[in-house]
Amino acid sequence: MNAIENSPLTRKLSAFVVLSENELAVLERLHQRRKTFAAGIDLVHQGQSDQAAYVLADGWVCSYKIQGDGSRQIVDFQIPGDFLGLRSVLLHMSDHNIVPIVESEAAEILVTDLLDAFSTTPRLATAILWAASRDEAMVVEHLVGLGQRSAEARVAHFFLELGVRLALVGMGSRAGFACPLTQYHLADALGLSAVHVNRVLRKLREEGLVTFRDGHVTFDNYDGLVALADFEPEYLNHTGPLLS
Amino acid sequence: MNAIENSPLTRKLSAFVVLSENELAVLERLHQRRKTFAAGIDLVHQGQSDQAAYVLADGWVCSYKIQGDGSRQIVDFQIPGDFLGLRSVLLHMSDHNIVPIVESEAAEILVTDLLDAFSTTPRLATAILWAASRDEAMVVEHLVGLGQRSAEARVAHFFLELGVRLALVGMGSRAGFACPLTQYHLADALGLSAVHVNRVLRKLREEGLVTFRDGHVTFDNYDGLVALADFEPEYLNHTGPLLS
DNA sequence: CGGCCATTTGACACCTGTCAATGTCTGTGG
DNA sequence: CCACAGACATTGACAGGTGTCAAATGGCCG
Repeated sequence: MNAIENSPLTRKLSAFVVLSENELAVLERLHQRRKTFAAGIDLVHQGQSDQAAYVLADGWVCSYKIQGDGSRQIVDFQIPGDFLGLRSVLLHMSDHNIVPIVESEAAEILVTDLLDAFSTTPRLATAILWAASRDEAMVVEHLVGLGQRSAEARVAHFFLELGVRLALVGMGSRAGFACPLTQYHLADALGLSAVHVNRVLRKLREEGLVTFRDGHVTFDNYDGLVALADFEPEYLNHTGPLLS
Repeated sequence: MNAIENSPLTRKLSAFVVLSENELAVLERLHQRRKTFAAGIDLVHQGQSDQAAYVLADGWVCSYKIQGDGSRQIVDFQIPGDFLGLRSVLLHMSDHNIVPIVESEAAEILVTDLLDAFSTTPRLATAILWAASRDEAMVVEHLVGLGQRSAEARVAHFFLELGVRLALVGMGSRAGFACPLTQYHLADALGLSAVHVNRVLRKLREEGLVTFRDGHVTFDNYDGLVALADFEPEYLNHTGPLLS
């Protein structure tokens, strides 16, 4: 088994479609052009035009929008195997910022390569379309959480979703996962204050549901957490699209 | 000027790209197969597979998700010229519900017709991609509002965004627009209780900013409302994508 | 050692939700 | 024509979830 077969993107896409040797080779070609990005330095910012798209190979990244009053809303986190800026590259304009949370590695994707890959390996195109649609479904679910869930349920749901996503690329399980986020990241993503996030984390810990400490999330009572969060992961596990 | 040149979809797409006679004809072909849908009866529901896509020709529709506890989050409203279920049809599975708010007319779109249109008129494909991306940007902006804005700013922002969208298809202006929504719709969309929506509406009215009454939104002080909502409509007015 | 960042905790305020009641309008049926 | 029901809008009282302010603690790194 060579390296590419273990790449996060390959693992993710393989979860819903079996990829041929040829398709794996095309994926490998997309993974050339590795670049390293330092934590905290914007990779893309609002209004920037004509930037590239990437596949995250290693690290954690988040996309966010800044309001006029300075407050920040994190729209989504990206983990290895996720695309960065795919939509922006089609529009030649980004409407949000992207910043690495820890030092990260990403492979730059040329639009021409991507379009070539699409035309030569339609099943791969379908797989990537599926991944993009899953990302959109996650944004919608995030929106639902902000609109309808209590602070406790939001935090619980957040950890559960992240856990499933990480498990898909071999970085987590029902036991837990490593997580480099700060409580401020959670606050900005979940529409809460950092102080309140801290209170909620304490409550969840004391209730024996989940522990987030020292960069590690531990599921102490997975089923209980699922019940509290009303977590229904169908939107992450579509059995796959069938474009044609 | 024939009918199709005045259709909402045509008006919307024409806002950022000039369409040729041939492209207008293709659009017209997509507009065949008109169907009428009664208010309140789900057009698509969560988990349903293999349904069609539509272009809304007349009426108001909303897409929403229902939580386990019965609460409803409206993700987006669709107005004439908007697509319904475009993503679902690619995934062959819907992860949300779609329901007409008033009796509405929509033209069913066959996937084959759409793909044909894409291959024969690439500029039209680009235009439709742009429209889809704008929809996504609106969902992100909605998410930001739920996470960061106060109840008052949310309501203000909502009316302003809707106003711009409606103006694009000739159904509104800076003076106001006709709006068949109830305060319950606003509540479910903005993550507020209906009672609180009522309080906020009263405040905005008393402050001379905006009036929502008897199915009509009136902007009493447009600039003041923009300031209150921190409304930055760039995400609605991308100068257009340039795919290739 | 001395900052700096993240976390933690307490006190307090207030925005928003919940509950309840009333008002208004429309359509329906007697 | 009137009585009634139902949907939507409005208002008040009250509770509680969450934000804000402030301070203390602890870990890490220059």
